[in-house]
Amino acid sequence: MRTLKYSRQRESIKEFLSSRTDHPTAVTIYHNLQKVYPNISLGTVYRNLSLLAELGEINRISTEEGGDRFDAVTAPHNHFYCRKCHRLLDLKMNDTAQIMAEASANFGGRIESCTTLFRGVCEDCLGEDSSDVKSK
Amino acid sequence: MRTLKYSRQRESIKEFLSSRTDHPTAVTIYHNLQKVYPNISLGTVYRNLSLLAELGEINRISTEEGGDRFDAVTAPHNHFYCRKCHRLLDLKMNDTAQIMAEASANFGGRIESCTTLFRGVCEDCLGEDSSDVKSK
DNA sequence: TAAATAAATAATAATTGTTACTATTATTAA
DNA sequence: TTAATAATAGTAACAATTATTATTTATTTA
Repeated sequence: MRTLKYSRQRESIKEFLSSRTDHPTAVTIYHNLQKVYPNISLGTVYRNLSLLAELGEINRISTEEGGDRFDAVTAPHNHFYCRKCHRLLDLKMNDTAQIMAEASANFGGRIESCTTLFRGVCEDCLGEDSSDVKSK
Repeated sequence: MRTLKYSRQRESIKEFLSSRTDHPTAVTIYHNLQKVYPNISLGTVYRNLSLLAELGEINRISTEEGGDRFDAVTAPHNHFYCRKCHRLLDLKMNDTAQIMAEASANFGGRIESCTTLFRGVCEDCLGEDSSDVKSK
């Protein structure tokens, strides 16, 4: 069995993620850590992000465009993806704990976190009816 | 403004997706359409999948590994991603409609579909405690 | 119905996000 | 403090996706 050894880079990645409420990409994390470790490697960032995600210490969020995003595990949260402008917005819900409970009822595994991805057209894009593609 | 023109390839992609209950990748769709159009291009599949997703006729599902997956828009459904074995399992829930309603309450845009991604450790992996990585 | 227009295609090249490799450095256990 | 081994930086390789281009096909207009 492989045992973990301490690495200050890995600690910094965790620490950086905990300080952010958004969902940075690996490259964003890389750029920020370069301020502390000028010659840190992007591979190191990717390797540690995967490792931390596997350990359940952070979440990996796959988005519909661009690269994966990461955050420190906190509360379940929800996203709205607009199929027009491709933005990923946060979406507040009152009753998220209930979703977890509901899901656990029919499931043998351990549910640790959840993210609901809503899809559709955002408020801004509903306003403009100038679509770039028109279906007849 | 760009107007759509009919394409039999695009129709077939939609039709194929409607016939499946799983979530095929672009490459799977490509291989299946090759039976009908022996020299269809993978680029054509990707282009039409993106277009159909933009029109809201199909869903693009980003997974934590491998490529994106697609399905015809039907009912909301839910996935469980195991951080040990990396499988993407389907997860049945009784009360999905309520999630949509709850979310719409605080949101100005139009919600068309949703997928909840649960994360954790699946039943099989909970059984084995032989983790490949051990944290101290 | 035929010619003009413009979108869609197949084939291929290029790009992007991520992982694998290798020689060196850092951490830990004895 | 030395031996064992994990982690690193730097770089090459990889897979999924997108862009490019010349050609074909669908639609519009005469």
